[in-house]
Amino acid sequence: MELRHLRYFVAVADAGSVSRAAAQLRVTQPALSRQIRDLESELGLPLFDRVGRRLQLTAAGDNLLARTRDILRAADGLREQAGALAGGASGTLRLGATAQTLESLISAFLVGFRRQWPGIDVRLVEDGGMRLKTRVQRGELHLALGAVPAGDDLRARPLFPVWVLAVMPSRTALARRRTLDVSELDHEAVLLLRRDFASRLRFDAACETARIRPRVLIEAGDPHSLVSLARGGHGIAIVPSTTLFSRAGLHVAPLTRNGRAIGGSTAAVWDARRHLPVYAQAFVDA
Amino acid sequence: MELRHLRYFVAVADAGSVSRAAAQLRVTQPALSRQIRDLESELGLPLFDRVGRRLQLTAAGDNLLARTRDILRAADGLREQAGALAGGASGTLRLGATAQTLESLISAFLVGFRRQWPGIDVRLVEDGGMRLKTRVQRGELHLALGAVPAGDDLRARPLFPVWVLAVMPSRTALARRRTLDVSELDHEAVLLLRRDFASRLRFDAACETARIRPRVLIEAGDPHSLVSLARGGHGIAIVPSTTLFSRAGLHVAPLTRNGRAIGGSTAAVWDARRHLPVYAQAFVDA
DNA sequence: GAGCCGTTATACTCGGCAGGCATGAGCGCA
DNA sequence: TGCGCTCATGCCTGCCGAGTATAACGGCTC
Repeated sequence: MELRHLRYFVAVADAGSVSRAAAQLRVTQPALSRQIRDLESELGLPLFDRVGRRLQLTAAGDNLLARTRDILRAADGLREQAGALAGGASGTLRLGATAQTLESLISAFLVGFRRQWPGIDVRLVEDGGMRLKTRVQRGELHLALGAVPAGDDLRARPLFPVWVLAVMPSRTALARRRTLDVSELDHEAVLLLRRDFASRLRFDAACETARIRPRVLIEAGDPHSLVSLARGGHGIAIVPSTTLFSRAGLHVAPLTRNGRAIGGSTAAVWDARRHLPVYAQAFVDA
Repeated sequence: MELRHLRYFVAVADAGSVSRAAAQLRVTQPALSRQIRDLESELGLPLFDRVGRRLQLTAAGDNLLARTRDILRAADGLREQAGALAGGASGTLRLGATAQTLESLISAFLVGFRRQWPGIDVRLVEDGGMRLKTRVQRGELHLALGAVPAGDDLRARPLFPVWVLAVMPSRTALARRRTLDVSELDHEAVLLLRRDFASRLRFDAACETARIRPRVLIEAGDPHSLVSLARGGHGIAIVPSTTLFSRAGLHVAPLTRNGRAIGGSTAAVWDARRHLPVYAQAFVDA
C-alpha cells in the first residue's frame, strides 16, 4: 500500500466516478481503475460497488475513507513542516557559549534574533571552550560561540576581537599606563581565571615566552570575582575584554607582548561535516 | 512521496545505520540509501548528517521523525480496520424490515446477532415492502426483511412461510372451521390491511381468482387494530401469520384457495450487484 | 602509518509495475 | 436499436526501484 493508492481512492470517492477522478489526477481512466482494484485486493474488501455504470462507496469503503483522508492530511502536514524547517520558519537551534560570551554577547543579540526567527526554538548551553568544541563535534550543538579553538573538521567565523585586559585599582603605580606588557607583571600579584578559559591560556602562553612567573593569588571560574578582588587592591585581575563590569575606581589596560596586544577572536564554530540549518547560518551571519 | 520512503526513513533512524536497516527491510544498502536521498531531496532538507561512517539525525530529521511515525501508524490502522471490516469484526449493517417482521422476528433475533457480532452497528429501518425494495436497489440498505417481492437484480432467501389468517370471534358461525376458503368470505364483512402489505395483495389476488367481493369495513395500517375490531365482532380480520396477538376469545383459521393455504414467504432480500458484507451474509444464514 | 574492516556513495543493469492506448462490455437513454 | 457514457481488459512502453559490483572514506589495530 502506497500513498498513491490512498490519493487515488479519495479522488475517486470525491469525484464519484473513475473517469472524472482520472481527469483531475491527470492519469488515464484504466490506470486509475487498476490502482483502485489493487488497493481493494490488498485491503481484502471492495471499496466501491459497481452498480451499473456507476461506482458507489460500500459501507466499508465509506468507513475507511475518513481514515484515508486523515493519513493524506498527515502526509501533507509532513511536507509542510519539512518546508518550514527547510525555509527555517521553524526548528531548533542548539547553541553553546562560554559564560562570558553568553553574558556579553548572546543575551543582547538573542532578542533581535528571536524577533527575526520567531519559529526557532533556541536552546542555550553554557560550557567551557574546550568542552563546547567536543559537543559540536558530537553533534549536540549546532554552534559554539566564544573563544573556541577551531581545527579538525570545525569551521569558525571570527566575530570580534577579544583582548586580554589587566584590571587594577586606579591608585596603583601601573595605573598610569595605557597598555601593559606582560613582562611588567613579573612578580606582581595576579588574579587569574581557570585554565579552561581561553584568555587564561593566552596569558599563560605570553608569560611563557616572556619567561616571567607572576604570583598567582587565585584561580577563579568567574572574572567578576577577580574584578572585585582587584578593586579591593588584592592584585591585578587578568580578564577577557568580554567581561562586563563597572570601571569606577579601576584602571583597565590591555595586555601586550612585544608591543602587540594579547588576544584572539570570539568566533562562531560549527562542524563542517554536518548540515547547518539556514537559521543557524543566519545566526552566524548576524 | 510514498509510504515506502517513510518506512525506510523510520527504519534507518531506528537502526542508526543504512546497512542494518537495509538488512532488516530485506533490501540492499544502495537501494535504501537512494530512497533516503530521494526523500531528502523531495522534502528539501537533509534528514541525516553524514558524519564519518555514521548517519545521525539532523534536528529537522528528528523533528519530522515523530510525524512520520504517526503517519505509518495511521496507515497500519487503516489496514487493520480494513481487515476487521473484511473479517466482519466491525462495520455497519443497514437493515430494512416491514413493521410486522420487525415485531415478530427481528426484535428477538437481533439479541443473538448482536452478541455474536458485537462490533457491528445495526441500523434498522421500518418501511413498506415495496419501498424497501427500491431502497435496497438504491444501496441504502444491505438487506430487506419481510414479504418483499424479489426480481430484477435482487436475490432473495426465503426465511419462513407466512400464511394469511382469518381472525374472528370464537362464537361466530365460521369459527368451527379449521381452515377457511376465500370463497366462503363472499359478502362477509372483512377488516383489511392497506395495499402496501404483501398479505393484503395476496388476499386481493385470491378474491380476484375466486371472483368474490367481500365487504371491506376498513383498510388499516396496523394488523393489531384489525384484530381488536374482530374481537369486538365487527368482522373478520385478514392478517399475516406474523402478527402477534392474544388469541383469547378469538378463532384463527388460515385462509385457503382451492384447498391450498394462501401465503408466501418472509424473505431476506439483497442486491446481487452489490457486495454483501460477511456479517450481512451471516445475518441471512442465521 | 600501512593495512584491514565496516559503512556509505556511485555506476550500471535488470525487471516489475505504473501508465498509456485501444478496445470490449454493460447500462441508460432517446 | 443505436448512441453515448462509463468501467474493465489486454497489450505495450518507459521509468523507477532494486540488485551487483565497486569506489571512497573513516576508524581501528598492529
